Amino acid sequence: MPWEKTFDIQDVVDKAMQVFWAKGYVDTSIADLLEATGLKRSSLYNAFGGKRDLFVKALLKYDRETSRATLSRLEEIEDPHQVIQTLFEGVIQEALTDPDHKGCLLVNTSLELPTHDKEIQTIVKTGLRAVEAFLQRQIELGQARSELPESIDPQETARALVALITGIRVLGRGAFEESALRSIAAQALRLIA
Amino acid sequence: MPWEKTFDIQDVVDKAMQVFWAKGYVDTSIADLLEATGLKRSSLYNAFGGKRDLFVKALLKYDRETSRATLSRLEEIEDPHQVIQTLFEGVIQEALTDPDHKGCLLVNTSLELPTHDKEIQTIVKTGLRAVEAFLQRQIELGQARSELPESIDPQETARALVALITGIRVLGRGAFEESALRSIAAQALRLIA
DNA sequence: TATTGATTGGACTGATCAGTCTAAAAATGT
DNA sequence: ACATTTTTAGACTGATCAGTCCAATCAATA
Repeated sequence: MPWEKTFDIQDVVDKAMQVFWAKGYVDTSIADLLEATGLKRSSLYNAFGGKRDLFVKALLKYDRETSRATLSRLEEIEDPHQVIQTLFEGVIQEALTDPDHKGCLLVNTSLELPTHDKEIQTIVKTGLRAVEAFLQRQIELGQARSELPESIDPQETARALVALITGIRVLGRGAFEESALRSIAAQALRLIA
Repeated sequence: MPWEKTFDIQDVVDKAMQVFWAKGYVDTSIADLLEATGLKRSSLYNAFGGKRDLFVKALLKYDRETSRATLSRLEEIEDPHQVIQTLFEGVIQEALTDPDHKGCLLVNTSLELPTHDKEIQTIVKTGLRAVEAFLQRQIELGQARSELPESIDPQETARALVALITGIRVLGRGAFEESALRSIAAQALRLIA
């Protein structure tokens, strides 16, 4: 039993995130996390407090490095209409190509919100609000540039787009076929036309 | 320990349905089901096969007596536009008034689809397809009566409406406030205008 | 009233759960 | 080389899980 150098905390959180993402909080056992991270029981409890604490860290990491990072990347596209179209294309592409049908960790957690505590509820709410705010900004930007019609309500439309994304994330886990998911994206664009 | 007359199967399934609906499949224990139904352990295992079998019966009952029953009631309204508006109003009203924030059992199960077997997947898919078909029929009806614009694609729009309802169901569990949910419904109506 | 079959209460199983604890091993500083 | 601190390995806890089993109890029929 040779001494392994101290594990990379962020790497462990990342691997834990994958498990929570794929299986959900309740369905993920400590044994699953140990297997995925390669850590030993005591190391995990020593480094993090326990299952819930690790989940919080994973959720925050997802929000930061997956959700918001995606928005940041999209922000580099100049045309707001193109931004929103690309966002939906990405979500659908992910739903179609991910063999695990993980969807979105924030959305998945959103469904189990009633069973979670205040802190986790806040993380999810804040994360989704960030997406909403991003979309609203894009719509307002498009209107300022006269690329999107003034007639649409930026906040209302942004919220509906979040709902559509949520729908794709949920239905994409197995209930809807590819063509149905594409229909949703097509109609999303109608909301900003 | 007096002799209780044979329990009503449908009544038991109904009570089990409420528990699964509120807590989800994995989070529901046999103990929860025994408490909710008043049954004793052996009676439950004798009458149904086990947890999963009872869940299938509960899911079918929900599809039949809650989901489809709602659609049937809506079908009595003549104006298709009014039908869709009433449907969204109902979904939002439920999200706002239900203290447990149960959402929709089909949608909730839809999110955990990857963890369920073929039979359950089929029940959920079929149930959601019924909603989609209902909406598509209403749109086509509205178009035939020239009450809805010919320009909209009935199937695509129906699918987007299902996605929006799904969004309300999920986000209504705690992530979105009342005004945000109402925004979604308002935009849903824009899709059929 | 005696027999039969369904239903009950509740003990019991083995598995798994999250989390604790201890002692050995490894790294670090002096 | 020695003492200190961190990490590891893994046994162990008590709780809970879904599901099994059986003797006692009840209703119905003859």
